[in-house]
Amino acid sequence: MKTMYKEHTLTKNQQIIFDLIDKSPEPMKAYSILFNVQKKGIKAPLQVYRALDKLVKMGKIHKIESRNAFIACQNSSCQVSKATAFSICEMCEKITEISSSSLSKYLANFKDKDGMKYSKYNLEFFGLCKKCR
Amino acid sequence: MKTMYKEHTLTKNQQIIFDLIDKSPEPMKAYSILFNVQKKGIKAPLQVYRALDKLVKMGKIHKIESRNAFIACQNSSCQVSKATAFSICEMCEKITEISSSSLSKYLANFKDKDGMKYSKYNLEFFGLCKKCR
DNA sequence: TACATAGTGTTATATTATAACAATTAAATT
DNA sequence: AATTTAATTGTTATAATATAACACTATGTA
Ligand SMILES: [Zn+2]
Ligand SMILES: [Zn+2]
Ligand SMILES: [Zn+2]
Ligand SMILES: [Zn+2]
Repeated sequence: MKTMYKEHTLTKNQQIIFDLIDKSPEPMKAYSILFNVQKKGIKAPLQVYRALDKLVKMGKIHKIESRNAFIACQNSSCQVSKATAFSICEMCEKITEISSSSLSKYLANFKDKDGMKYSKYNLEFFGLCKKCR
Repeated sequence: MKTMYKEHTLTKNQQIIFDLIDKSPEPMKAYSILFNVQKKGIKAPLQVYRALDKLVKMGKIHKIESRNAFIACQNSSCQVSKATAFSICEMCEKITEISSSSLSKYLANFKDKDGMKYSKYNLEFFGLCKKCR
């Protein structure tokens, strides 16, 4: 019989930081997060980075690697937290999570020349968004 | 009549830094590059970062965003310097540039839900390499 | 030559991220 | 409930990554 484990309930710091990122219209950087949560008692970078690490692992947020910024998952707690795709506007920096089953299928099934498959990936598309075209 | 512009000849600093990265068996980080070229007279981080910027723009090297590291283009001066794909071993950190025309075609033709196409992208696959499986 | 563009050298500083340690809280096992 | 195990927190210090600003030099173009 399988042991039951607790659901992923967020801890205090995790919840504070997730809420902030989740209601932000754009990805947030770690030190901007820090500045915004200082009034809630989170005073040190490490407290922020630790919460970010966990939230990323849970798939609640994703890191935009090319921007060192964090965005809440747009796919209602991404089942595919390990398989992320974003579009990034190079003009206004608008960043959107892409949710395309054909894309995720293609990438999950992609084999390199050694026949190797990868279930985990991060894809960042760059271009101009609708507004900026 | 079209004016002739000079070919992309590398400058002294660019050449020194490209040579170092090109002969490295693994991606190099900026400060490791700095350390290695100090005997050649390149003394400051900015000299390294400026050369890296230009080399990236030329497509001679690529940045592995999730690792903050730089690797020489494996595709004999990537025509597709704006469309890069890598596999990253999470055990030994072996990083390989993927050269797959079907992948690049698929991604270049991918349309998001607004019908938007992106000719520029960066894709990083994560998994275990042959050795580490 | 004159002008424009790109590259250099330098110092200082900004931004992003982790190490190390002690203490506390929450969860799982007995 | 008591034990013990794992996860989280708070804190200070420091490491690693990257850019600003300025004066100067080299190169390409007209
Ligand atoms: Zn997601
Ligand atoms: Zn835009
Ligand atoms: Zn390449
Ligand atoms: Zn490996």
